[in-house]
Amino acid sequence: MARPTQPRPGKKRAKPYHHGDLRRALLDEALRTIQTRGIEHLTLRTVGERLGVSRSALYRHFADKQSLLATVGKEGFRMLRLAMADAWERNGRGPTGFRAMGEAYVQFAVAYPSHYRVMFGGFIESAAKDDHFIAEARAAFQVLVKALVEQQSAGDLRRDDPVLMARFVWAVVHGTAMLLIDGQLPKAAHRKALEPYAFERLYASIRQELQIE
Amino acid sequence: MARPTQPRPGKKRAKPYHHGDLRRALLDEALRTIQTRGIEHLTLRTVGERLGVSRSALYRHFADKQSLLATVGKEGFRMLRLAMADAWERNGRGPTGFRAMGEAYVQFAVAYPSHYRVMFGGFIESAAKDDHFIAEARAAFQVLVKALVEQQSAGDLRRDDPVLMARFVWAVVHGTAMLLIDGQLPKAAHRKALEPYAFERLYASIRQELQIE
DNA sequence: CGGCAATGTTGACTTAGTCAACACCTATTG
DNA sequence: CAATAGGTGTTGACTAAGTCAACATTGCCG
Repeated sequence: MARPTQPRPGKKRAKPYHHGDLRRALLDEALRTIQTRGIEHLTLRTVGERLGVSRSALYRHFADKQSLLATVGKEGFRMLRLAMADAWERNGRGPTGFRAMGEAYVQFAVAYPSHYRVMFGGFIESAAKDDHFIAEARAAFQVLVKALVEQQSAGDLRRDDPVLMARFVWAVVHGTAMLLIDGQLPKAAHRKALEPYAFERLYASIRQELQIE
Repeated sequence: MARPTQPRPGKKRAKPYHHGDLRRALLDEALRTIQTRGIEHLTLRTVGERLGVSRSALYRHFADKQSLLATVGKEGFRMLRLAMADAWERNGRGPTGFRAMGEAYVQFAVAYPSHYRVMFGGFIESAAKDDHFIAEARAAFQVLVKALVEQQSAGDLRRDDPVLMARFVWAVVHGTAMLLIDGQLPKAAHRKALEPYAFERLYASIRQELQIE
C-alpha cells in the first residue's frame, strides 16, 4: 500500500530510497518550525508527523536531536556567509560593500531570529566538538576577515591585526543583531535607528585616520 | 518525624513555614546547577531532591519552570547592575570608571556564562510579558545611560542621543561577552586580547573629538 | 482551642527523546 | 532475473521530566 506521496519525481538519479530525500525534508521542516514557533517548540515527533513519517524515522538520518540542530546551525552559517559575501561582492568591495555586508548580516538575523539563535544560542552542546559546525562558522568569519584585509590594503582601514579587528567588528554586529532580536528595544522606530548609528560609529572606529594630508 | 534540617536558625522572625525560606533555597540551587551543569541540565525534580524536598514543592513558590528561570534572570540583572554601578562609582565616574564598568560587565559574563545566557538567551518566553524582568534589565541599562550622560556633560563624549549611544555601547560589550563565552575563540591568549582592543576601539568611536584646540 | 491558609507530599497523567526488534524497499551481484 | 544485503521506515516500550489534583501537615490568628 504505497503512500500517497510521490515515489520519485521522474528524471534524475539518486532519489535515495523510500521517501525521497527525507533528510532534506526533515531539515526543512525543522527549520520551518524553528522559524515559526521557536526552538523550544521543536519536537522530533511533530517533525515526523508533519512529513507523514513516523517519529524515529529521523534517527536514520541524524544521531539525535542535537545533531539535527547542529545541522540546522551549519546551514544557517552557510546562508549567512553567502549573504555576506554576496553583499560585499555586489557592492564594490569597498566602504559601500562593507556597509552592505553589515546590513546583510543584521538583515539575516532579523529575518530569521530563531535560526540565528540556534547558531549562537549555545543550544548545540556538541558545538565544541562538531568540526563541521566550527568550520562553517569559521568560513563565515573568514569572509569578514578577507574584506577587512582588502580594505586595509586599499588604505581605508587601520592596520590593526585583521583577525582581532574582525572579532571586534563581529562583536559589534552580533551584539546589535541580538539586541534587535531580543525585542528589548521599545519601538520599531528606535530599532531602525540603532543599526545605522552602530555602523557609523563602528566604521569611524576602524577607519584609517587621515594623516596631515 | 521532623526532617534533620534546621527548623529555624534561632533569632529573627519570618522564617516562613516548614522549610525555612524554600523559595530562596530553590533559586540558589537552580543557579548553582545552571552555573555548573548548564541550563539544559536544570530539572525541577533534581532541584527538589538536592534540597531534600519533593518535586512540585517548587510549585508553591513559582508558577512553573519558566517563572523560576525568569526570576534567576532577574537576579542576574540585579547583580550585573550592581557590579556595573560599583565599578563606575569606585573608579571616579570618568573614563577610568567607564573602562572599569566595561570590565565588570565582561567579567560577569565570563564568570557566570550560563547565568548570563539565561538573561539573554531567549529562554524566558514570557520575557516580553514579565514586567519585573524587563524592569531589572532596564535598570541595568540605565546605569550605562547615566554614565554616558555624565561623561557627555564633562565633555569627554560625543553629544549623540545618549540612549542610542548606550544601545550601541551595550551591543559592543554584549557582543564581545558573547564571543568570549561561546568558546568559538581559539586560544585563551586571543581571548584576553579581544576585550582591551574592543574597548579601546569602542571608546575611540564615542569619544569627543578634540576640535582645533 | 478551632479553623484557615500556606506549605509540602504522593500519585498520576502527558509529552518527548530514544532504542530495539521487526518489516520493507532498492540496488547489486551471480 | 532471482537472491541477498544493507539502507530505510515502523511499532512498542522505556525513561525522564513538567505539571496538576487530592491529600496531609503546620503554624498563625482570632
